[in-house]
Amino acid sequence: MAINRKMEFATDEIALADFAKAIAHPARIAILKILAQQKSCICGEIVEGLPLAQATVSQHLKELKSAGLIKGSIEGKTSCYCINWEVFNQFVGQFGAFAELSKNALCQTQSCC
Amino acid sequence: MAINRKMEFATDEIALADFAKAIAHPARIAILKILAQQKSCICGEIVEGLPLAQATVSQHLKELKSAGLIKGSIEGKTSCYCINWEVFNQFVGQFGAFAELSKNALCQTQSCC
DNA sequence: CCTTCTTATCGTATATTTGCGATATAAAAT
DNA sequence: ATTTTATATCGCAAATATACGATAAGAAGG
Repeated sequence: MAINRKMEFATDEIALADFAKAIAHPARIAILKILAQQKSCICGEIVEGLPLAQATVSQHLKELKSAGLIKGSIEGKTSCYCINWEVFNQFVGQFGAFAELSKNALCQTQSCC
Repeated sequence: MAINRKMEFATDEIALADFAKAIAHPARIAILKILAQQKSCICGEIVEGLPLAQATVSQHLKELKSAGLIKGSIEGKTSCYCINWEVFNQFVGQFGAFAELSKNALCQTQSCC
């Protein structure tokens, strides 16, 4: 009876969780790292840098793309992917905003637990 | 044949992915938000603020705890949880370091895709 | 047109996560 | 000592995610 209760949470909580889920896999972290270091990138190079089959890498790329974290287009024989920094930085900012809340927290300075 | 290839990735990639996974659920984001705003917290109050059964919330708390993101102790009838800001901020910092890589990225300024 | 090369999608097996009722545990209250 | 109250754990069903081989789609080169 694992009913999906996801939609009963606040929109911003769902959004942040979705972002986290998009990067919650070492392969996707590795892909982002590769893309961050390159000017632009072809999928083939990504496949070679990972211990996964081409089909699996393509699937991970699809997930990153549907999360909005990367953008890409097919250019002839190869497709070009790069990080959508606008989206990426926006989400990183959400974590920063989260940490802002800590100023109200007593546990920050005192150890109450 | 979904063999787990997790261990074939770099240690820091696995660590960052694990952190992301720990917060990759709206319930856990909601829990962290509640804890961040309170001085300290009892699990009971958390359960009331979420659309989930007590057993499920307890499980989410356990996951956050095993990820090191929260710390807590049972104090008599209730147990007290609070965010482990040291760990939390360390992981937020890893995202910041990630964004640092963007300086080498051409896609940051030009749209090559 | 046919072959080659690159990436995407499909189908499917397995693994992991989620959710909850039932139950255990343990301190507090009576 | 028994009951109440709060939280944790167990066991299972359902949902999702992961991985890959097979195959499709489509451009490039012959």
